[in-house]
Amino acid sequence: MYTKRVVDDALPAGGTRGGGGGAPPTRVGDFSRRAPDYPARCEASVSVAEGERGPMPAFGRQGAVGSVLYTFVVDSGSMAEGIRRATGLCPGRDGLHGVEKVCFSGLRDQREAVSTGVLKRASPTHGPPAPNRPPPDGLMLLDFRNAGKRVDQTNGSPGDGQPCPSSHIPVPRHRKPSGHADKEVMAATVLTSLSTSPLVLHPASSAVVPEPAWKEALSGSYSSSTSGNWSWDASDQSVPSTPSPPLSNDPNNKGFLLSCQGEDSPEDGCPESTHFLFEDPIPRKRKNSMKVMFKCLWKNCEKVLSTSSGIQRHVRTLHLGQISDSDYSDGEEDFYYTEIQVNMDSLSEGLSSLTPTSPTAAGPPPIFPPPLATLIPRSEYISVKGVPGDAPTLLSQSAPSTLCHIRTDHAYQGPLSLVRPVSTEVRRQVGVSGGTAPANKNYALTPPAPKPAPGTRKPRGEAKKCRKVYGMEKREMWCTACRWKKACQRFTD
DNA sequence: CGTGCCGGGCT
DNA sequence: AGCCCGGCACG
Repeated sequence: MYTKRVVDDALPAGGTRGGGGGAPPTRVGDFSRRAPDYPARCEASVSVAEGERGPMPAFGRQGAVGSVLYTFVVDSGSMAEGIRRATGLCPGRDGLHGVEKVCFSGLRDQREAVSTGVLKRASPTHGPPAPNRPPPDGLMLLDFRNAGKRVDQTNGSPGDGQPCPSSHIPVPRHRKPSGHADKEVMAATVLTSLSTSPLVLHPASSAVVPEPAWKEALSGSYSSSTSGNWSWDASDQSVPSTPSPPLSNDPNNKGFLLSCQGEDSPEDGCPESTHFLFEDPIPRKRKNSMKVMFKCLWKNCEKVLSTSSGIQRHVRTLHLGQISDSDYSDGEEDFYYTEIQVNMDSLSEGLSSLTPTSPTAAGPPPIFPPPLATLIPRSEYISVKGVPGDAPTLLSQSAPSTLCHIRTDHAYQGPLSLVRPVSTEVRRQVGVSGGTAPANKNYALTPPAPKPAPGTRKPRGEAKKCRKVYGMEKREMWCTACRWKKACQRFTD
C-alpha cells in the first residue's frame, strides 16, 4: 500500500528527508508499535521535498507545495522496487531493506491481499503533530469515515482555500480545480483495476506486472498535465469505478474484518456504512457475484432453480400436481418458493475449503465461480437435494447442500451463512403481505411434512459437522446448534 | 468408540 | 427462548 500525504509544509528539519531509515516525522499508523504481534508488517516512510530530488518519476511531479511524505507499506519485492524507482531511492538506504511480505493474514481473498498500489491521502489535519494539534490518533490512514470531511474542512481553513475534491487521491494544491475529480476518478479506477487485476493473482507475474502498471497509472493521473502521451479514454468503463478496497495492514482493521466475518451476516454485524467507509470488499463482491436463485420451500424439497419460472413450474408440477406443460399459473406456487441470493464467490470458497465429496460425483469436481451459469447453460436445475427422479447435475454432485441450504427461520444461524433470503417481487404481486419477514411467512406456509414415526431417528448425515470441521479447540466457531448438541445448522445434509 | 443430535432440564 | 447436557443411535 502506498500512501502519500502532504505534510503541510511542516516537515521538521532533519526529518527523514532522503528516505533514511530513521523514524519519519509522522508515523502514518505505527503498526509495529500498535501491533507487536504483527512482525511481518513493513513500512517505509520517506519524505521527499519537491525539487530536492529532481523530478519524481511517475508521480510527485506536480510540485506540491512543501514536503511530501511518502509512506509505503510494501508488499515484497515488486512494489518496493517500483517505489524505489518512483522515488529515486536507493534500495539499501531507503528503509526498504529487510522488507518482508506484508502480512495479510486473516484475509480470505488473495486478490484482496494484493490490492496494493491504492492511493490514499491522509487528511492534512493529521499532519505531524503540530504544537497546537494533538498527535494523530494512530491509524488515521484507515479512518476514512472522516477523511473527506476533514479534507473539506482543511480546504476551508485559512491559508489553503484550494478545493480538494478527494480524500483518497492526492492532488497537488497548485493544480487547477478543473478536472481534478475526473483525474482522481481515473486514477482510482486504474488502481482499482490494478488491484483487482487477475494478473497479480499469479505469484510469478506479480513481481513484474504491478510496477509498470501502477507506475503508468500513477503517471497518468499525476503527470497528465505535463505529459501528452497519456491517453486513458473514458471508453474503458469495464473497470469498476468504485474505489478499490484497499486492504490496510492495520491489525485493528483486520480484527474488524474478522469480527465481521464472525457475525451472522455482514449486515447484522457491520453496517453497510462501515463496509463502505472501510471499503470492505464485501459489497462489491456481492454486487458482482451474488446470483439470484429461487428455492423451493416445500418441505423436504430444497430444489434451487435459477429462474422464477422454473421454480414455479417445479412447484406446480411436482408439489401442486398440476399439469406440467401448462404455463398457466394461479400464483399458488409463489407461496412455495422464495428468492435467495447466492454468493458465488463464497460458494466457491466454501467448495474449495470444505472440499466435500459426493459419492455420486464422477470425475474431478467442477471449478466453480464463473461456470455456474455457463456449466449449466440451459438447465435451470441447481438442485441441492434433488427430488427423486431428477437427474443429478454438476452442482448437485459437488455442492454441499449447506452452501445453498436456506433456513429462513434459522434459529441457529451460523456465521458462515452464504445465502440470505430476500423477499420476492412475485410474492408481492400475488398479494401476500410482505410484512417484515416475508421469508418467514413464506416458510410458515410450507406444508407440514409427515412426521417420522416415533422411535425412528434421522439417519446421520454424511456432511462434516462443525465439530469435525473446527474441532473441539475451536468450539466457539461451531454453529450454535452444534454447541448445544443440536442438529447442525451449518453443515446440514 | 467417536460423533451427531434427540429429548429434556435449567435459567 | 436460550442454553446446556445426558444419553442413545449410528457409522
